[in-house]
Amino acid sequence: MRQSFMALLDSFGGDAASAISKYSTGTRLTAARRTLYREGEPVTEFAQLLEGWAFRFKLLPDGRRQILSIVLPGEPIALHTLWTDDLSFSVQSLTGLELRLFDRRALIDQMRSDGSLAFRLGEAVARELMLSESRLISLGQRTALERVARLILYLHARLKQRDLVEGETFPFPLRQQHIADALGMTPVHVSRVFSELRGAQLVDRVGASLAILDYARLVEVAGP
Amino acid sequence: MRQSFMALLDSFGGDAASAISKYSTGTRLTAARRTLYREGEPVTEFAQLLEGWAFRFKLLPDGRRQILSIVLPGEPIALHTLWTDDLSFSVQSLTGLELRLFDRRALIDQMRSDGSLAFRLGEAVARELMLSESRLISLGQRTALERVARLILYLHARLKQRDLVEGETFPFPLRQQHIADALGMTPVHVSRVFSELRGAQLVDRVGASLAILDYARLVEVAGP
DNA sequence: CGAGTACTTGAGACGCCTCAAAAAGGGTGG
DNA sequence: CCACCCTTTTTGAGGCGTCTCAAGTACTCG
Repeated sequence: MRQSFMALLDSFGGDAASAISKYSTGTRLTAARRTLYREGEPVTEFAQLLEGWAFRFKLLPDGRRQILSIVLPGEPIALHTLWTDDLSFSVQSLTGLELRLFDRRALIDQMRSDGSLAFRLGEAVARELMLSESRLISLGQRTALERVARLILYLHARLKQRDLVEGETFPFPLRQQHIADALGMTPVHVSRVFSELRGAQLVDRVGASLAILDYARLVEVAGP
Repeated sequence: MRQSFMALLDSFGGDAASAISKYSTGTRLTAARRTLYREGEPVTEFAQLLEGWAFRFKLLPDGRRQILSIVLPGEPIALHTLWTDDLSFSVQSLTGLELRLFDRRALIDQMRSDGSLAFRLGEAVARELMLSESRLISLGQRTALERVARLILYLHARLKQRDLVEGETFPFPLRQQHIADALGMTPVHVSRVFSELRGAQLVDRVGASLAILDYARLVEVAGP
């Protein structure tokens, strides 16, 4: 039951993360609500999130925004920028961040000569692809209620893995606009769905945190 | 204008394809409408499509189906199965297929020792990820009409690249049910959208082929 | 405490869905 | 080469889920 939400986690587990640690060039702090990278810019660095939440997104010329992924503590901002020189998306911070920076050039050069490193990073990208495809299923097939429930369960599982869940409560810096843009809904409807989940005593918002009150029933709501 | 639909193509161009050619173990023919691989099975082989169309999909327990990608001639069925031992999706043929098979084990072993190979295959997976994310934008933000128009333009661009477009007409073995399952719609609505495109003289169905009658206006319909 | 931001709630509209039945294709065997 | 059957597509009618617009309420932070 809890399994399905754990299956795809840890796309950048100890293995890949430790393999690149020697290429770290230091860390950087960033404030909340900053645009870290902008679509179309050349990729100049490779970064892993140590603290805080960020998200990757793409803006359509008419203003529509799709959030591609939410980046949680421990995760690389976007692994696949190791293979491309132009950014195809933008990145914003939700909270204050601490980033670990890497020497991107050196990492790329090393990959070319070190099959084991390139393989492990390729594996992590392959996992990202599977995650992206599971989001595709949500957007293509699931109802708004299912999508919201799954997003909550996914975040919970990811954070639990990093030991960032207390009881069943975890920090939740997303505005409803973010959830809307991640799940292809309007903020108004996100609000109604949250009301429904709250009314059914499945979750609760406590300040900037979210509590899962009934895990089993939330999984049911999340659908097959 | 035509650019935007070309940008993400060729995820398995000459580079990666030729790098692995020496691991080919031969070819295999498969009939139309066969299930080649089933979700949950162990991955036993790695294959590239030489001829014909196939698609990767995932079935939810209640019968909903999401098509994850359509595999066209020249493309690997699923590159990221080089990094995982369990299939997270199923694959069916749309037409008769010719597959080139590879020695998956040898390829993986070689990647671990040959950084250049692992890097190039990683690059191809990174491109797949970008493609998957562009589908995410379609499903999350675009209207049914835009999605269908973009799918047509995407297939057209991919096939043109392989020189499989005559004039602006190309083979089109997809049933409307497939389009529906790829784009998160019902077949009934796909039919109505196609009527609209046909009525506006943008495309036409000729037997099992599709013709683009007015490329520029189809691009407009495809949205920003 | 005030001002801005986020959230909630209501009412009405619209896009897409469901169900159903008819029409059009497309193979196949006689 | 036609007649038949099965699959696919089309069309219609009505319903539901989600959107839009708008106004009111509740936070949050300086």
